[in-house]
Amino acid sequence: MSAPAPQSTAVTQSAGELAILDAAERLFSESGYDGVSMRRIAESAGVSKANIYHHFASKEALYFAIMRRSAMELTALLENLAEGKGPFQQRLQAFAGAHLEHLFDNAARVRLVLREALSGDEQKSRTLVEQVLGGIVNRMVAIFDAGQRAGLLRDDLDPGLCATLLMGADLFYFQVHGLLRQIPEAAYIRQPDHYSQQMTDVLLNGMLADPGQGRAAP
Amino acid sequence: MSAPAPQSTAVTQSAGELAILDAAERLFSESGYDGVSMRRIAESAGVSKANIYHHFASKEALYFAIMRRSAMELTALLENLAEGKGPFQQRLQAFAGAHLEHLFDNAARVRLVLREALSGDEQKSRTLVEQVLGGIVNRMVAIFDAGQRAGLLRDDLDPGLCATLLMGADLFYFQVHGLLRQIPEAAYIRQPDHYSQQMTDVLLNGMLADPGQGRAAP
DNA sequence: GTACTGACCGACCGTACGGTCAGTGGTATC
DNA sequence: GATACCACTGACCGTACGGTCGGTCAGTAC
Repeated sequence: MSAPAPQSTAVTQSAGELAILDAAERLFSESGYDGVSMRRIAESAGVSKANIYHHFASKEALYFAIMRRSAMELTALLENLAEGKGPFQQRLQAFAGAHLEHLFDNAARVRLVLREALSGDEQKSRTLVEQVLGGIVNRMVAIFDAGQRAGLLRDDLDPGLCATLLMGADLFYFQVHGLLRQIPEAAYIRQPDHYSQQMTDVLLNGMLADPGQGRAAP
Repeated sequence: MSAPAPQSTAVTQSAGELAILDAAERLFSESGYDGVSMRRIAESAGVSKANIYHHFASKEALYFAIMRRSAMELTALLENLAEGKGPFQQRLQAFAGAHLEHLFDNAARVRLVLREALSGDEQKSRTLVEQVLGGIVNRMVAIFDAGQRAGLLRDDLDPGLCATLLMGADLFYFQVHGLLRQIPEAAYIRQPDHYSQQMTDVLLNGMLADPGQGRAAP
């Protein structure tokens, strides 16, 4: 399942431009827009500051370019999430697990997009939802919808709520797993797959019309 | 278990100092540390920039003072969360609902503390966990623990995980409720109490040893 | 009246910011 | 050999930053 060779939008990119994009993506995701200076990006990328302005019109343009690239690559990654075999329960469990794994594998990218999405700016969040989150939510809603029609999902639940809860549990864990380590009572939740397994267990158990058949041992 | 009256550190505060603290809390919560200048804070508070330096040694000192105040007030607020009457299920439902309500009532404060907690700095997050989150998590873990000993909670679940999931669902909703409005499939989740009710319904249904008796109608 | 305090201000400092520009060196085209 | 193009640079610009300083002024204790 190899990616279909990057050939979109950017026709050709010099080594310098790629270095700029990579450095900026990392720095912006660590410190936010205001916390990063063009000088720092230039240093980190090993190019001159003026060179950045040769490739990008402004700091804002560079930021948007990175947001676009990050969102696209994130979307592509999440589009390819495995849904697993078997019906419903295993599909969801696999989906949630793969989703969480991809979040961690692309931490810088995710943090960047997440930071922007949560900034409070309505237009920004709308764009990002359309480009990144929307597709994933749609797929999960479709899975839940099918499950409900098949009588597997409680019929008093909204598929949208179920999708939000499952995705939210993954995203929340991604955000706070560094913090959870500080809470002794939650310290045991170290490995993402442990958490993912128990979390989906609880959620599915609460959502399914006839749960209990696939409960994981602790 | 009332709080011991706020008399610590700050003996007396002039009107100007309070205006500075209030303005800074609002601005920092909106734009983050690097996104706010001392000039903007001074303007917003209606004082001179030099006056800020009369009360606070530096920008960082002002920021810490606000973090401390916000964390303290947030802790005090959350300490007083009602747990509700009746056993377990209703207590948790009331607790989660009140928790979410307090998050929204103190949005600026919560955003500020949350931003800091999720910044990735290990020491910062440890301090905040100890000062703010720790107490709440402990109370919830205690509730779940008691429920498990009484045979109400599934005995294959960790009380810490349950507490994390319930608090996480609230915090996640607080973070993304502006974003959810952009997702058509989740657009129905407008009122926090609707969400809180359905969310706790699913979670409790998934966690309880013998669920179904308190299920809310859609 | 004098001495002192603390809240407060306008003007200023050095620095780092985002951004500009004339120019350089390599390479392909004619 | 001249031309054109392109990635790239060092030096520079105006501005806004965090922070400092000398000083004003009302209140108050003696």
